[in-house]
Amino acid sequence: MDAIQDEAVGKRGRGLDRAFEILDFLRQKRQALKPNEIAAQIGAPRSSVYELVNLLLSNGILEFTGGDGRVYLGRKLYFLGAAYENHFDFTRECEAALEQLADETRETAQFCMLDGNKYTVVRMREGARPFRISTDIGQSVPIPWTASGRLLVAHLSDEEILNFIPPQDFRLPSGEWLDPQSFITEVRQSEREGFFTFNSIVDSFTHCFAVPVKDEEGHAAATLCLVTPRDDGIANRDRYLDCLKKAAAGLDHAPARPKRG
Amino acid sequence: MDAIQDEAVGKRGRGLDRAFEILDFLRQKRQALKPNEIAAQIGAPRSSVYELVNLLLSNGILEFTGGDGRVYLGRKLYFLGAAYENHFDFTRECEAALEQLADETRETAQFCMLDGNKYTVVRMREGARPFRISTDIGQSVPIPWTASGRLLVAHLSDEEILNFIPPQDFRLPSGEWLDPQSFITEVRQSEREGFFTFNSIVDSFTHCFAVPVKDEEGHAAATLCLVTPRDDGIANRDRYLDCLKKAAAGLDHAPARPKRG
DNA sequence: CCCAATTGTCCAATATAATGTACATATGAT
DNA sequence: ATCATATGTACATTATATTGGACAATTGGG
Repeated sequence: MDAIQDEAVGKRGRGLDRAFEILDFLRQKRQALKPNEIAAQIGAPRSSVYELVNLLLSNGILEFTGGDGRVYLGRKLYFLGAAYENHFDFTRECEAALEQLADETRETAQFCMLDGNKYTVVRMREGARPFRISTDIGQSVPIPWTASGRLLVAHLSDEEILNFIPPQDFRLPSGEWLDPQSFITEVRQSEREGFFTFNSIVDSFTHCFAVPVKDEEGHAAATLCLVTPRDDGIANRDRYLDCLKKAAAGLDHAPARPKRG
Repeated sequence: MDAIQDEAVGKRGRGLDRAFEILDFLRQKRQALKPNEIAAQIGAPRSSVYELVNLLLSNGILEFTGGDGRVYLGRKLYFLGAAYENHFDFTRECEAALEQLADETRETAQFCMLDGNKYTVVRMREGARPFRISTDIGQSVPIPWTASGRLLVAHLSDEEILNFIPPQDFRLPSGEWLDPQSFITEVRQSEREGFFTFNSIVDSFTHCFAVPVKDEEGHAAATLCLVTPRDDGIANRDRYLDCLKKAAAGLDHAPARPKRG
């Protein structure tokens, strides 16, 4: 692995940052872990992790679950997340849009956003086909791997994009490298056209459609996507794009609009 | 000992605790605030709050919103909360139960839990009546003020209950004091009967129904409630209780059951 | 039985984070 | 113009949080 030595040795981590590193790690793993395991896997001092885990437990940010002293994300985080969701009131409209898409296309429909400098699926409706294509919700995925990724960085300048996306994220699961300049070209193309579609570059059997959901500044605050079998996607391309654009139009400006003025 | 000393002067706050104090405060306020305002209102040093706010901003835990440098809970919290919700997969069933209750009763239906030592409404469906009764979601309310509160502490011993609930929470909005022993009696009664109903003690026109949603240890992990006009509630008491019990039965064991073993 | 790995607790040392204070800027009232 | 208030930044000081390492307790081989 080419994980560059982050810091000169001897430097101390900041408690707060480490705490959120722990939370993010648990989210990634999607399972309860022992403090010891956490320490080992994120490469932090054991004593620090124990200290932080205990602090977070007493705040309700973490909870014991799964037995053997394993901990996972806690109820307090759920409450805080619900408050965010409530403030930027997009959930209701979002679910409705996914519902509509699922009805009209029978394909897997997703609502996606950036999580820091990664792409993540926030909500999903699985398709009604015999063989469903689905993704894990909440997993962090390199931006260049996804159709939505093009749209989500389109408001940045070329230089900002390259600074924003970690260089190693241009390495595809196959091991091949995606040329950053080609990626930028696709970003600009998606910006002009108002959508992006392609045969997925992370597998060999899906076709992906993505359209932006705009905030009031005109940036892509999120995307709506369809993930389809390749032949279906290509056969229904125009209709699917229409469905997506229609659904996204209903969401535009919603994600960033506070509920009460 | 009754929580007096806590802070001998000159004691420093811990960054992590202060950080979550800020987050909780923003959740309570339900609006974006300037760092300066936060510092003033939670009584923390301005420089510390600025430092922490900047750290939290750079982690995506807070976000600029509302202009003028105001900050509010950030997207990262939403993701973490979604991971919790996904792990303890109760949301789907919960929404379905509320839907069902709303259909059957036309009254306001709520899903409630403890947030630390307070009561909070997690999800709600407003009733279909001309005059709707509703509550703010996510607000922290003293446990003794609510019907659900009786059920949510029923797994504790008398002594544990009195230690758990802050003494001042027995003071009702009217200024009257609720006798802790009467409260305990009602807790034990609710435990025996498997529900609690009363004319709300925080207003003069509602009747409240609450039934427990049990986790696998048999404790009330949450409650389902109906909030109704007094005459409706009393007239339909038996039917409403049946609806609640039926809905809760469908949820039992769900809240604490991880999705994947 | 012995050894190694895993897990958790405890504690002293010191790098640094939290804080008080001073400073800079803008706004609005008088 | 002057003063008061609100807001954000910069920095030195020192109380303390982070950390390495010692010390159990437990487990599972071999």
